[in-house]
Amino acid sequence: MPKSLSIPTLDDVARAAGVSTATVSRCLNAEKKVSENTREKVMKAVDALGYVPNFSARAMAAKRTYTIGAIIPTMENAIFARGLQAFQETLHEQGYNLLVSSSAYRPELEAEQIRALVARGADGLLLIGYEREQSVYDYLEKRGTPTILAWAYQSNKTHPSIGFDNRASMRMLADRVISMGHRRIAVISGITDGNDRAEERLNGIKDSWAANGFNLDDLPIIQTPYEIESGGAAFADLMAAPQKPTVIMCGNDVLATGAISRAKELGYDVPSDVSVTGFDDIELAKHLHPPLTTVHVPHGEMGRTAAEELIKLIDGRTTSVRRQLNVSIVMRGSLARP
Amino acid sequence: MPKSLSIPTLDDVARAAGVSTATVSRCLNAEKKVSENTREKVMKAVDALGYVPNFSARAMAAKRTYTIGAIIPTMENAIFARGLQAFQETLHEQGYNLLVSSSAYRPELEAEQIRALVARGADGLLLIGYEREQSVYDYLEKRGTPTILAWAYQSNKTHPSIGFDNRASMRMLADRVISMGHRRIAVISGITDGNDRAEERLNGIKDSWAANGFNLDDLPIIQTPYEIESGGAAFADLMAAPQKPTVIMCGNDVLATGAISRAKELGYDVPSDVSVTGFDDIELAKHLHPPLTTVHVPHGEMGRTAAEELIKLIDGRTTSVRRQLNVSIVMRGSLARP
DNA sequence: TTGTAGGCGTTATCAA
DNA sequence: TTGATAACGCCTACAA
Repeated sequence: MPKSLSIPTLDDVARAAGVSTATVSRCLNAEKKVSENTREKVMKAVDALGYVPNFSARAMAAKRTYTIGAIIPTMENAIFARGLQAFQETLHEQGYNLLVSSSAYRPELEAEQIRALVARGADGLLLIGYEREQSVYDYLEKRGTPTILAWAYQSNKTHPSIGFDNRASMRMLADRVISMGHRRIAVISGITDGNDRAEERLNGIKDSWAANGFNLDDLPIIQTPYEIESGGAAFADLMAAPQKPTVIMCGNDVLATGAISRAKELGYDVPSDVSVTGFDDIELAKHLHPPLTTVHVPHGEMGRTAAEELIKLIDGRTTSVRRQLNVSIVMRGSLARP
Repeated sequence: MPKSLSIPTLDDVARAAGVSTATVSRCLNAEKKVSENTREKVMKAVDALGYVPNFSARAMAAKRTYTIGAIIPTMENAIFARGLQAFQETLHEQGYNLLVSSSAYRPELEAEQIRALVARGADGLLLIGYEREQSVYDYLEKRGTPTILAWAYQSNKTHPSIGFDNRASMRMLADRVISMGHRRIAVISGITDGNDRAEERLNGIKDSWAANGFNLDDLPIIQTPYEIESGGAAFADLMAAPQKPTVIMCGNDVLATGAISRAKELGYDVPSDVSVTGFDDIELAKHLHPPLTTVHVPHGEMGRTAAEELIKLIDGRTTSVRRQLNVSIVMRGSLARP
């Protein structure tokens, strides 16, 4: 008789090993509850048949998937890569799998993907930032799916979250910029609509600007997508003003990359003609010319901590987490006195 | 009585709508086979309860998940981002979901993730390149999981694949470099072990070098991971040789980015002191200074086509695909005559 | 330590 | 057009 071409099931293994399906199941799951003798028989049958447990069946029976879902706004640039990497590694150590999808910064897509992940039985979820419809939070609550928010921390919000204060961080950088003597600042912000991190960062600059006694009307701001290209375009626009800025503060390093690149094309020297700052400290930042002054975010720590806390939440070992991480300003060549 | 806190099932919906579960199921799946009247009742019940079908149960019963798995070597840099984006968009249009995981360029991890994805009931798989253990292919074949390989095309391989000829493409670039008069070429390659794309690209350079009558012993080569940092380090090493190269050809744009960055730090002018080339044409490439001469890969087309063909494979509308896409050389400022 | 058997939430076949 | 009902593959009391 030819070897069966169909996919082996628990039943097949049980039959091959001459035991019941319950015993096979125990071998695969419960470490202890089976004798060394039968365990061997079973394991031999398992890899003779190349048996792999059917995930769906397991999920249905056990009501647990050891799967975590993460939805990030984009995979296009490196912003979330490092943090997610750490998140997934920590998860993996603890026996969890990670499912990632990207929402392309579109709230309705995010909502759809949340539903999909929950329907797939994700034991927990990682989402970026706070801003989403209340109905989404309600849904999650109703389903009882533990969720943790990352990449943002706002002291006035109560949802489990691990991140940093985008607003305060950017304000710190702006304070620094102003203290260096800059009085003509222009801003290239990400699109704030639907993106609380972008909005908070922008607010941070405004806070500083106002606190230093300047008029918000004198603060040119362009909002544009987080792409190199659009950062460059915004830079060109900003420098076309009659009163050129002495520094351009960007909402993240991707925009800053575009700004610096375009500066060179237009013949401006950074920082002697105009300074540029970023946010995130992606790997590329220190390799730009000049190297980029930016806000360093502890992505690895954030991802790791998020994983640990999410698992605690799932296991019921804790009911909530709110952790604020410290960022730091990295002074590099792209920022100088005016 | 308080609103039920448990998750609604097909049963709940059926009861609420006063029909059988079969009917509800039909409403949700088969477009036609239900009267307008009952369909309305059912749909009302569905969103009154906030019902979402349980994915695992559905997968078990239907033996189909409308899920595609993709395993890419890394999410750290933008190499695969654009292609994957197109892949996922096309999938989405056709009603499929995409599950992505990254193998960190580690074959054993890839194998593990393939098993996980298959166990999850993925209807099909996208993998990068050809090189993996035969046992992996055997496993896939045995399970009957349609799989398509992308980012590579070798005419002597028979597996369904959509990509480009890494070797011929790189050779084309090398021919061009040599025809411009370069006689001292050095290479920064990715790690070729376990990475056929990297190996093919390196071979492409060797092909050209040998075909032009030069000795392979006179071709300095450094293999290093695809990171900006290591590209920079390799550049420094190569330029420390007594006979400095007039051009450094890099295995991809990430390495080239590192090389150009380091060149500036070391005071070399690109291209007048040394030319640099890349491969992939990532977004950043044209924003480097000088802009990077590289091989443009049609990532979008590749992702889109891969999705279409994979679905055909799944539906049984075709049994195999082998498609070679054309690349082109993008001449930019980083390459000049010696 | 091991086996029996019920149930998890769907889909699909077959009657009605 | 609808409704029973049998799978689907696994886990887990409960019994032995």
